[in-house]
This record gives sequence, structure tokens and C-alpha cells, in this order.
Amino acid sequence: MKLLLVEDDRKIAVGVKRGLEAEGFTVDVAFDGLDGLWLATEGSYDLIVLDIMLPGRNGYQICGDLRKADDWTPILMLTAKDGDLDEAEALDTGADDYLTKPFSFVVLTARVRALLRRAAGQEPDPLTAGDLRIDPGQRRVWRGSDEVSLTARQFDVLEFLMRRAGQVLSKGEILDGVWSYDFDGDPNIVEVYIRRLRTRIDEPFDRRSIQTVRGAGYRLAVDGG
Amino acid sequence: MKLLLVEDDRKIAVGVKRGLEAEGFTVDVAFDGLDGLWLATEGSYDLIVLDIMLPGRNGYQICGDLRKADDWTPILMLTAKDGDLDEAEALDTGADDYLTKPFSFVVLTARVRALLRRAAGQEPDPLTAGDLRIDPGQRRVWRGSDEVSLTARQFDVLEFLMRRAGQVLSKGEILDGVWSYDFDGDPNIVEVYIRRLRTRIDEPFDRRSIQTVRGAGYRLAVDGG
DNA sequence: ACCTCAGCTGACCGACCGTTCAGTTTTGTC
DNA sequence: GACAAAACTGAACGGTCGGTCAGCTGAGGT
Repeated sequence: MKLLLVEDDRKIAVGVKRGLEAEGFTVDVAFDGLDGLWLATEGSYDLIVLDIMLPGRNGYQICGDLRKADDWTPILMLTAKDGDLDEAEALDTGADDYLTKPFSFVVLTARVRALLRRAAGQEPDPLTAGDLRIDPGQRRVWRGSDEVSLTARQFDVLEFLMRRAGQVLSKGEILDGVWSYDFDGDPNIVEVYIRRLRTRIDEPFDRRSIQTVRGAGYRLAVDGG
Repeated sequence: MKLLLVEDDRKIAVGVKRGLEAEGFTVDVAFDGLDGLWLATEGSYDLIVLDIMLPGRNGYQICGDLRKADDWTPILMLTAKDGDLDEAEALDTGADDYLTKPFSFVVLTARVRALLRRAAGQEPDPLTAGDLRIDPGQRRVWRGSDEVSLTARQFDVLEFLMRRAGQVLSKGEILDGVWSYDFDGDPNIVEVYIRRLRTRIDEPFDRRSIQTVRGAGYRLAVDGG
């Protein structure tokens, strides 16, 4: 799956690109509107993530240009909450969905997946790691045949870990992936959530699916512990 | 879509039947295990909702019997939380999903829909009433191009109304449909939620999609107000 | 015109969730 | 074995949500 990201804020662009690539997508980036339009018309993408505020040519215009040229690649627009450019307008100009800044990667990737799924008419796949199983569509979790109930945030963290099962993920990566990118609270929050997940999906079952890699981060065992 | 409901508790059986029929399903009911097994093997159903505690032959046995006879109709099992029969066993005997009593209709119908969808490999459809639009899969709501955020319960009530748009629904029906069937709090809760919905999806847009039918209940206008 | 009752509405309360914090335990190094 | 850094963990706090309640409003009947 090949995506185009048009975003002038370098920091966000790089972070989003990295995050999406970690999910298995191929991502090209354009930092301004003209480059974006050029790439969009030339390359063949499965989906375009498009910021509204852009130098060169803004998101609305690019979206309108593409639609006028009969290009119906799904477009996810990024809008600023306090901007004078209105998010309502996004859908009018032909965007398929929009997302208000600041957002977290899990939300972004969920939207991307939802759009691609809608375009392809597919079903979301359940994820498994050994006998640990989650259904992102229904947001439900099982350990073997026992269903486990998690809070929203706990589920987000677990889904993030499971999509990268076997990889060591630093606390920073988890924080960047699950929390909104403008979150600047105590990074200890990751440890707290790891603990809560362990008490729910590991300890009652005498397993240790979430492993600590000291100095590096955490790893979810691909075999579910 | 034709469903078979096997449930010995008359009260629950009738309520569930009525609820599912209101959703557009055709529902046959068996009050004991032997009848249930007979109907299941004879009739051709798209899905079976199966209580575990049953006179005659229990849910596990029926499920096992069907699977042994190479009948793979999706089965949703109903389990009692405090029962000595374990919900974990449900999936082992070949059930596709299970639901713990007490449950609410919205949860039941969501599970039924999820199973049927899984079996058919389809996408959930967005629902609309005029420019009011909800996406049950993503649990998101829009009025025109503006997205509206609702709490979980508010969404459940709105989805319930929208699936029956144009019909007058009594407070009792809404209560029975959205709240767990053992809820015995103040029925005024429905009025409170209607109010909360109005302040979010109607008043800011100067619309009146949720109409009061004095002495009878509420109706969601099919044209969205 | 008044009375009654269904419906409306704002305030309040307890529970739960996300987050913070401080104190403790574990791990690796010298 | 002593020390420092990293990770762990239980408690506490503030905000939000679901539900309760009591007083108000307005429609319909007499």
C-alpha cells in the first residue's frame, strides 16, 4: 500500500511517515502544495494524507484539482482546530475524511485503514500473538477463550504493541504512537499503562507477553508469552 | 435474514424476538433444547442465538451436535455470568461468539450484525436521515459536514432511533432497547438522553430531528429534521 | 380559566478513567 | 557489595460520564 503525505511541518511529516511505515505502508512525502499536487498526479497512490495549511497551494485546492482531473484517490485531510480554514469545507471539496490536529498516530492509522477498507470493501482483520487475540474493529480482546475488557487507552497501547509484535519499542515510540503528538506530560505514563496491561492480559493467566528490554523499551512476544 | 433464537426464559425470548424483528430480521423461537436442535437442523438459518441453560438439551450440546453434523451456521451463545457453566467453554464447543447476561439489545444486535457481516465478508453501512449521518462501525456522527461527538450511551440511543427512523418509539421501547434488560432505574433517563441528544445534534443546527409525540414517545424524522 | 400530568431541564452525585506523583524494587556497573 | 539509573507500583487527583432528582413548563381536558 502506497501513501502520499503532503505536510509542510517537517516534524509532523517525519513522525507520521515513520509511524505509517512501521505499519507496513510505503510513504512518499511532499512538503508543499505544488510538490504534492505533482506527486499525486504523477505517482499512483492508494491514499493521500493532505494537510490544509500548505505553502504553494493549499489542501482544498489540491483536493479540488485532483477531483476535477477525475482522480478519486481517497483523501484524508488534516485540519487545525483553531484555523480560519474550516474543517466543514474539507468534505465539500471532495475529501473522504478529515482529522483535527492535534491527533495521535493510532487515530490517524485507524482512519487510514478505515478509508482503505472502505475503498476496497474489505473486513478488518483480527490480530493475534499466540493465544492473545484482538479485534480492532470491535475493540475486543481475548486471552485464549477468555475475553478481557480493557479501557480505551489500554486497548490503544495493546493494539500498538501487537501491530509491532516482536519488535522492541521504546517508551518514546509508544508515547509518540499512542498519545497525541502535543502530549507533554510525564513519560512515566507508558510504564503505568504497561503495568495495567500486564495485570489484565498476563498476570491472571500466568503469562508474560509484555517483556521489558531494559534500557531499550518493551516487546510483545509474538507467541503471546 | 432468518435467525433462530433458542431461549427458555419466555420473557427474554419474546423481548429479544421483538427487538430483532424490529431490526428487520425474521426470527423463529424454540423454548427448549430439543425443539431448538430440531429447528436448527431442519430449517435453514443465517444465524442462531443460543442460550446455554436450557431444558432438554443444553446449549453446548446443541452446538456440538450441529458442528458434528457439519452445520457451520454462525452461533451466538448467551451465558449467565454467575452460572457454573463456563463461558470459556462456549467457543471451544464451536460457538462463534458469546454474550454475558444481562445484556442490552443494542449490544446483542451489534454482535448479531458483526457475526453476519463476518460470515458474509461485508462492510457495515452508514445510516442516514436527511443530513444526519452515523457510522456504526466507527461510532461517528455527522450533521451535514460537521462531525458531532457523542458519548457511548448517547450514540446507542441515536443509533437505536435511526434504525427505526420515522417510527414512534415509546420511552419503554427505547429503555428496553438500549439499556440492559435488568435495568430498573428511573425511566426518566430516556428523557434526559433525548435532551442531551437534542442539544448536540439539533439545537446547534436549528433543527428538530427528534420529535416528541405526546403520550406515545419519540420519533426521529426520516429527513433529519 | 384552571388543573393535571407528561415531558423538560438544570443541578447534583458517585463511579470510572486518564494522569500524576512519590516511594520502592530491580538491574547493571564499578 | 555499594551505588546509580531504570523500571515498578500503589495511591491520589481531577475531569467526564451515566444516572438521579426535584422543580418547572406547557399541552389538553374539564
